[in-house]
Amino acid sequence: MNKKHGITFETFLKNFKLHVSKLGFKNSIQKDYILKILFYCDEHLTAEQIAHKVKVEYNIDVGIATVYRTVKFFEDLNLIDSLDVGDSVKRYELKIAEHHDHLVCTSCHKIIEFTDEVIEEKQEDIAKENNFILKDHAMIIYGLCEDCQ
Amino acid sequence: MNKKHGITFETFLKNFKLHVSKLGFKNSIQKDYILKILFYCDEHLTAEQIAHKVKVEYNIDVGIATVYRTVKFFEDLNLIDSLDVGDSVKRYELKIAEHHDHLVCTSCHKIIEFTDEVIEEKQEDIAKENNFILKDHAMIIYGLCEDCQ
DNA sequence: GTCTATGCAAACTGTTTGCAATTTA
DNA sequence: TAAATTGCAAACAGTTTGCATAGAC
Repeated sequence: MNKKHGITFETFLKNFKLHVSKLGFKNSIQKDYILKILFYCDEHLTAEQIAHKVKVEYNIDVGIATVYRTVKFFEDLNLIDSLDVGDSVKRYELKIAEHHDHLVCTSCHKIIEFTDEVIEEKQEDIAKENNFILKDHAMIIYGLCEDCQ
Repeated sequence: MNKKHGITFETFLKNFKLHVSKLGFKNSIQKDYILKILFYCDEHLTAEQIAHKVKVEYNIDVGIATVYRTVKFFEDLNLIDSLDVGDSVKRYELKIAEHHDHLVCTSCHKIIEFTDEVIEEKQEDIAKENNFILKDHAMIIYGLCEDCQ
């Protein structure tokens, strides 16, 4: 069984489709395959990359406008996160893994994920101190990776 | 004396102009006034906002291309930081204050700055653990501010 | 059959670039 | 006067939108 994130894609897709129906929207193979790419991909993909991968890996044509619309649709459903690493291109990733932050190499643009309990807790404190209701956060550390030093 | 950041703008400008000369570049009133706007402004300004403020507050016309070029020039000099809060518009701010992070209201887009020692330290650790040479970081906490809850 | 989703191309936004004219040193 | 800077307009990249067609329910 091709499990990831502790669930098979088939199960995940079934739940997703049901959810879409219940909300009164319609399913499509485009949505399915964009979701599939995001499910199996470990990287943070741009809209162009998603369209390209759907074509190359599953031989399905998806217009770039559809990718943007679908990605926004997923975002509204709170299914994905979008991330701007500083180069003004949005990258997307599924939210089913646990929350993590990013370490970005300013030379080769490699992205490494990390989680830190202390930072997670501190954020709660900071939000509280400023009377904010915490919704989300993004932390990006910029540096030079081993290979680029 | 109109001091800010523990220094008058006149002194700051004089140092800046000297630095520019020493590097072999040329000074201009455009650079001066863009710097002045950034010096006195507490917010994080977009290129358009900078051009607008230079016009309104000092009645100096600056082409938008010049703002972008100047802002990049300042960035190369390590004088300013650029920040993308998630809406794909770059905002700029002078770096003379101590490093800080941002708390952004997802409803009214208010930006609150904060500093946290624990987080600063933790970042060093994380960079080290991943064999990164830390260069910079950006942390944005998203939430709902008091007024928008 | 109705209503949503898609694909295309055109529009749009923020940013960059080429070039001639201007300003600085 | 030589070199950097400016302003304009055109170019550009990523993203969004209008509209006619195709597909889902």
